[in-house]
Order: sequence, then structure tokens, then C-alpha cells
Amino acid sequence: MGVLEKIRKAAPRAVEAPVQLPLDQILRGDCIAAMRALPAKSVDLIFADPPYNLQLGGDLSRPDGSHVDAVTDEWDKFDSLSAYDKFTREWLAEAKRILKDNGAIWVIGSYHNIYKVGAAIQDLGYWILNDIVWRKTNPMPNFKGTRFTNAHETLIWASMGEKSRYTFNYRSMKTLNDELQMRSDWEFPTCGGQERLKRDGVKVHPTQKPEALIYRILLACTKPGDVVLDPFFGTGTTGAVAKRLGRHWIGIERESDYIAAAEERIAAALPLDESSLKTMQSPKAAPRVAFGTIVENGMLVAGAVLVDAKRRYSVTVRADGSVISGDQTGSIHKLGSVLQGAPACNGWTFWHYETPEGLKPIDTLRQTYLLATQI
Amino acid sequence: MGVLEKIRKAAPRAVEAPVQLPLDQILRGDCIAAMRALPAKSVDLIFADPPYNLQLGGDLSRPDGSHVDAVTDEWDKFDSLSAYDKFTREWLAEAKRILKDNGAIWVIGSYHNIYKVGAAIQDLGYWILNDIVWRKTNPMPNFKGTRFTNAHETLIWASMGEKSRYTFNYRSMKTLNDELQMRSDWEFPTCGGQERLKRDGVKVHPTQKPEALIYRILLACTKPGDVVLDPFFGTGTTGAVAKRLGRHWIGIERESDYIAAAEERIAAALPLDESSLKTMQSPKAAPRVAFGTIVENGMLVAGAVLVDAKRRYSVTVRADGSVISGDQTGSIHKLGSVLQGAPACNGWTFWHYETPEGLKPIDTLRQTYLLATQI
DNA sequence: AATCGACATGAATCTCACC
DNA sequence: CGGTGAGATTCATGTCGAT
Repeated sequence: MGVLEKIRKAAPRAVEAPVQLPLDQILRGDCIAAMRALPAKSVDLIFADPPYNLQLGGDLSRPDGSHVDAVTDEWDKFDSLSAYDKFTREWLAEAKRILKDNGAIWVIGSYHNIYKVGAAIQDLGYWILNDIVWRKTNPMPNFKGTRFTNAHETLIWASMGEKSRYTFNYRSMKTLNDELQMRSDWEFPTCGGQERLKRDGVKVHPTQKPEALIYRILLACTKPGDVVLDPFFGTGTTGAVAKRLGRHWIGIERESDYIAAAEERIAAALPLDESSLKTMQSPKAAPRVAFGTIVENGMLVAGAVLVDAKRRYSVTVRADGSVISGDQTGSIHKLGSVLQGAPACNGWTFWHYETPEGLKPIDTLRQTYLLATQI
Repeated sequence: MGVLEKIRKAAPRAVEAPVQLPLDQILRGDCIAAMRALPAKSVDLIFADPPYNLQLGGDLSRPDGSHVDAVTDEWDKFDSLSAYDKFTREWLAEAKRILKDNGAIWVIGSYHNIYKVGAAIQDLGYWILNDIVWRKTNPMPNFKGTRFTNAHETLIWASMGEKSRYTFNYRSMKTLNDELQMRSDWEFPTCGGQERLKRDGVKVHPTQKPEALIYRILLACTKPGDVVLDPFFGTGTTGAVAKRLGRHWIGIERESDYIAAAEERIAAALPLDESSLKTMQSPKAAPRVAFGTIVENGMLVAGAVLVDAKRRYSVTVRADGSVISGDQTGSIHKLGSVLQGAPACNGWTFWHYETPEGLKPIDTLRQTYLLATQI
């Protein structure tokens, strides 16, 4: 074996250890070119929100005559369906090179593009694990009455191959969903209100995603310290959530306006145990509220301590909505029963949190949440 | 209209008529071969529930029915994936030939196959109108806790092309949904109980679809008397629902066990009577009333003044049913849009007239007129 | 100080018959 | 095939100003 061959063979190993990843940074530039500059097998998870190639027609107005602000940005325009197909396969191939063997990818899209994305994912040898439906609580109606209200978007979750050992924090998801398996249909409102980034009263990005959506994905499919890459970074939702959850992130973005907004936003994001109350929301319709939802919405933060009414027991809240006491972990209900040695326990009424007015049962948080979301 | 003109208008219909379709029958045989025997542009709607049989583990059969040994190596996987792709494109191409220019297709699938199906639909020049999520109220849990509970299936609704004029009974859907637009996420239980066909206590078909799902599709996208083709007929859910709704149906099925079950089932299905079908018709079918008719009948007199709800604009009614404001004249719709500077305006709801009880939209006059002249 | 109503807006492939 | 004009068409949520 010649020297060159030896070097070639040795190179991969040498690369593996001291991998030089631009952690917690935004790389400015074209998505595919920037990905090419990243080392192979170096990233744990990719979350991608690529252009949807909407192909909108003329102007659209509401029945009241007001104008609908559509996505008209250049980055969403492609010459043809096959040009979009080519673009999709190129970035997905680069993504596969960059991912670790046990890594995984999430891609979000709508019916305009998700079938092309999914077909490419399968052709490239990824293994689809689930598709997830994001049901919007407040979608834009179909103003002309021509179709069904387009009330959802689709996410595809895929591993590197059939045998790959991907990360799935099953317990976290089950706890987040109040001891029921998390299903493939998730309900969140669209990104608006305080969370929506604006400059001079105008939205910075036309398609900003809700943090709650990314939060659930990173909680389900990464471990603390993992590296999450977002090749279509936009205004940095992925970076902000990754920072909150103690994950490393890398963003790729072309538009400097978006980069500036993202940097400011991520700088202001607080890691979980310090973050202050936030108002996001999720479920509705269902009278049942998972304790995880209370945490997801920031009404209680990870690290908060809960005690029973007589302060005999205490537990600490974790990011996935489970609680911990010594070496015991589980749902609020489970730990209530275990610590008391009782056959069952309603965690909602058993556990309390500190307020300036004294202890209050966490059920008041659930009531507040229901009031805010149900009317 | 003179006699000659009437004949000229009728002529195209005469050409359409003598198409020889095997209505309300099950064609036994291979789906693609049977479709080839059907005439072009003859069917109004296709509902298809193609086999999903990919990556299910254990036994696997190709779309053509041949057996595939357990998938263990990459080549086999690729082979089965591309074979499925080829099969999908073949039957979708035949479907496109058979459909009328203003026809449409529905296909149901899961993440195993729906991306291949959707990509093929787009490549073949169909135009996707919506994708619909069927949320199962009672999905099978993920027993191993390795993924999210797969709690939904996906349906794609596509027309023959971007400009095609497909059928969509908007009002029926809105009524069905309690006067809110029907959304793209539908909730139904899986098919079970009395509805599930069984023989000797064993389910006849592994993936029988709930009738409620097909019912909603046919109600939304067909008119009474339309022809619905189901190329993967199975136990005939499409036929049973079509018969109930007064639509013609054609089924294609290979397995004689399924055919026998389907025939028995459809024979027992009872059609809804005409009057109940009629109530589900769109009020769009109600005859149009010109504003001039209202004036002609003295319900408003020339010289009457109309204003908008906030009294910001006003127009005067003229004898021919036009309205005037300053030097602007035209229809109630045109002046509504011109005065507001809006791209369009529904004059019936925009303009109001004075009554002792206050302002009322002129649409109430139209309703009164319709009530008095109908029946 | 609460409450109410007007107004704004969100990844949207958004009319159709008749000259 | 293009132009024209009549006619049909919206839900949930957040903000802000008026009462």
C-alpha cells in the first residue's frame, strides 16, 4: 500500500475525532455549498424547512376585500417541477453525507413539495420512521370556497437506513402526552403574537415556524449536547430552541436580513432553567391537558420544584414534563403514588408550586391553560 | 333560443352518450389490464386504495402479486421500491386516460407508499388540490415504543390539470361541518363493529376502509348520476357508498373472495331517496336572480337609495337595475368595488336599504323573492 | 379598570360563463 | 384563447382604541 493510499485510509479516522464543526454559528451562503464544506458523519440531527415551491397564481383577496400577503420571495421560485426535484435531491444527498450513521432527518413541507421530498428521501436510502401531521388550530381559510381549508403541514422523520439506531426518547414523548403514546398528529397554532419576529410592524420572515413544534422534535430525537443542523435557518427557530434545550446547533442561511434577526433572537434565548414565562399554546378541543403541555408552554419551567400541600414530598420538573425525586422519575401521577406508597395519585391536585401568595396546586395552571385556549 | 340553436347546443351531448361503460359492475382481473379495456374520458371520479405493501417486514408481495422473500439486502429493497414505482405510474397513467377532462382522482396511502404516489401524480400532470389527513380515533399503538403511534393515513385529491374544472360541493361540505369550512384533517374511527365484513369471525379484507370516509369524498366531489371507478375494489366500500348516494360505480378486483363479499354487500345497500339527495345539493343550483328583477317586481323602486352598512357610500337605483353614484354607473357589484377601490364586491351583501327596523342588506329581498317564486 | 368591537393577518397552487 | 363583467366568498387569534 502506497503512502497516498495509507493517508487516504487513515484520513477518515483522523477526521472523526477532532471534527472541526462550526458549532452554534450561522454559516452564510448557499445551502448546498455550505453543506459541502462540512465534514462527513458529524451531525446528529438535521431539521430542514426547505422552500415549498408554491407556484401561486395572481393576487388573492379576502371576502372583505383585503389583500392576502402571499409568499412571493425569490427563494421560493423554481424554473420547473424537475428543477425543484433536482434541488431537493442534491441537498438531501449532502445531508446524508453529513449525518452520523445513527443520525436522523426531519423535513417539513406541504402538498406542494412534500411528495417530491418523500420520494427523494426513499430513493436516497433513508428509512422513513413516521410522517407527522402538524394540525394548525388557526389556518387561513379558503377564501373562494374552491377546496378544503388547507389546515395542516406534513413532516417526515427518517433515519439513515433500515438498520440505523436512531434516537427516540419514547418515555419523554409519552410523559409529555400525559402517559399516552404520542401520536403522529400534532396540534399547534401558527406562529404569531409575541413569538412572531417583526421589524417596523412587518413580519421578518413569511414562514416562521412555531417554537413548540421544533421543541417537540428536538426533545424526541436528540440528547443534550447533540449537534443539530438546519440548512434553511431563516430566522433561527431551530437555533433558539436548541439553545433552550442545551443542544448545539448550526444554521445555514443566505439572506442577511434573516441572519441578523436570528442572531439577535438566539442571543436573547435563555437556556431552559433560566427562561422566563412564555405564552405559546398547543392542544384544544381535547378537554384533557397533558402536564407536558404546561411545560412546553413555559407555564412551569424545567427545574421548578413541586411539593405536596404539607411539604412532605418534593419533585423537580424536567423538560419533557416528567418529574424526578432522587432516583425516581416518571409522570406527576406516578411519582405522587410512588412517594406516598399509594396505589394511585392525581398529580394535578397533589403537587403544588410556589407563588407569592403561597402554594397553589398545579391544577390551577391547567385551568388557566384551558381558559386561555378553550374559551 | 331558436330550434337550430337548441340543436347545436345539444349536439356535443349526443357524442358523449354512446360510451359503453360497464356500470354498477365488478370487473374481475388485473387492475391495469381491466383499465386498458375501458374507454378514454369516460369516468367522473376515481377512488383508489392501492396496495401499500412495502417494508412491512415478514411476508412481502410485489404489486403484481409475486412473492418477495424477506428483504435482507440493499438490492432487493431497491428492486421492490422501483417495482412499486413502476406499477404506480402505470395504473395512474391509465387512470388519467380514463378520466373525463373535468374528472378527478383520490388516492389513499400511508408513509410507506404515499410519497411515491404523490410524486407520480405530479409527474403525470395531475394537479394536486388538497391532501387530506384521516386521523384515526382508534389507531393501533406502537407496541415496541420505537416510534410515534402511526395514527393517520393520507389521501391525495388531484384534478386532471391546473385549468381543469373539477367538482367540489363546497356548500355540502360546509353544511356537513356545522357551517364551518371543511378542513383538510378528517377524523373517523377505523372500520370495525357491524360495518367490518367478516366470514367465520375472521375479517374478510385486511384494510377495509370506513364507509364514512368514502361517503364524504363522493358527497364532496361528485354529482348524482356520476360514474365512480375504484380500481382496487376490495370488498366494495366504494360501490356500497356510491349506490347509497345515487352514483354509478365500477369496481376492478382480482380476488374472487373479495368480489363475492362485495357483491353481497352492495346488493344489501339501500339507496337514499331522491328527496334526501336533493337537500344535499348546493344552493348554487338555485336559479340566479338579477338585481333588475327585484326592481321589476317593485320590491325596490327606481330612485331608492342604497348605502353600505356603515353609511360611507351610497348609490341610487335606476329603472334598469343599474345603480348610479355621481358620474359612476354600473351593476350593484361593480359600484361596490369601484367606490371602495376594492378588486371585487358582492353587491347583494354590501348594499343595504332603509327599513323601519334599520338597514337591511338587499340580499334579504332576493331571499324573499326566491321564497315567493319557488315551490 | 374591564369589556367590547373594529381591524389585521396567516406557506394559498382560491371563479366562471359568455362573448 | 383572451377580455369582460356578474357573482360568490373567511376562521382563529392578536392588537388596539373606545366605552
